[in-house]
Amino acid sequence: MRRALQIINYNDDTEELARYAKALGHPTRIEILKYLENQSCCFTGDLVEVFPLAQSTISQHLKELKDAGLIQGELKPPKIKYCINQENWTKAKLIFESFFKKHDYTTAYLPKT
Amino acid sequence: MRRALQIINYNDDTEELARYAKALGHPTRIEILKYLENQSCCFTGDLVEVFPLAQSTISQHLKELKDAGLIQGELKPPKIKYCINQENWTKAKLIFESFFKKHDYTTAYLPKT
DNA sequence: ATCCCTTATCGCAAATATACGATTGATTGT
DNA sequence: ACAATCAATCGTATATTTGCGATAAGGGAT
Repeated sequence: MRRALQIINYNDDTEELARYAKALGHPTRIEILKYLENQSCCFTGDLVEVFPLAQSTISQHLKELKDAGLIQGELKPPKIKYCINQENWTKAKLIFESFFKKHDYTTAYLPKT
Repeated sequence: MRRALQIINYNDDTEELARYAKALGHPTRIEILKYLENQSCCFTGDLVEVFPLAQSTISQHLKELKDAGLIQGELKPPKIKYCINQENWTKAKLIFESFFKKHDYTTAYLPKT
């Protein structure tokens, strides 16, 4: 994405929240995660059968979820088993929680900036 | 965004979550919301002073937040007062909560599909 | 080494997103 | 009616995203 002429340095929490949110910002990726939540894990091929999308497209969405840290792949030759990345999942959960909580309890909000 | 040749109809919850997440998927918009949380409300001009971005850029981000339903504008001539849209904010909060909760309590997950 | 299965990556096209400056539009006050 | 103020929109440039088909890459089995 194009950056402002003057580079803006947001604090880490903001960047992290935006990164997770961006990864969740597509219905297909939400559905993939919901699928993973139910199955606990799955293979790329499973998703290709579930979604009317090309294999390369599914792979791309998985890559984005992986890059965001929300899922992780495990080699199970000849397939790859994808699972939710528990650690980051919890992290994301907490970041979203704290973000939304702030408005309820303003006094609990301690901004970094 | 380009759609698949075969149109995919995701369920409403998925679309809504993705819509909120997409709106949150940019650090500037996160910061705007944090600012709104602290100030409870603000004018566009306030933000233009806070962020090193052009007025048109700020306005565009506000539009996206408004389109997503997260904020609302109120005419306070000659300015426009922006506040968080309480109703949708709560809605978003709950949708995110339920999305992240699912993995903790699988049995509580009742998928529509 | 070769083949097979599975998934990732490449190359391309089209749509969206992000940013800016300039202009328009709306409203208040003179 | 006119000017001033503030925010939205337009036009433009560039970057990113989304999707596809085709190809490459990795690993096991023959």
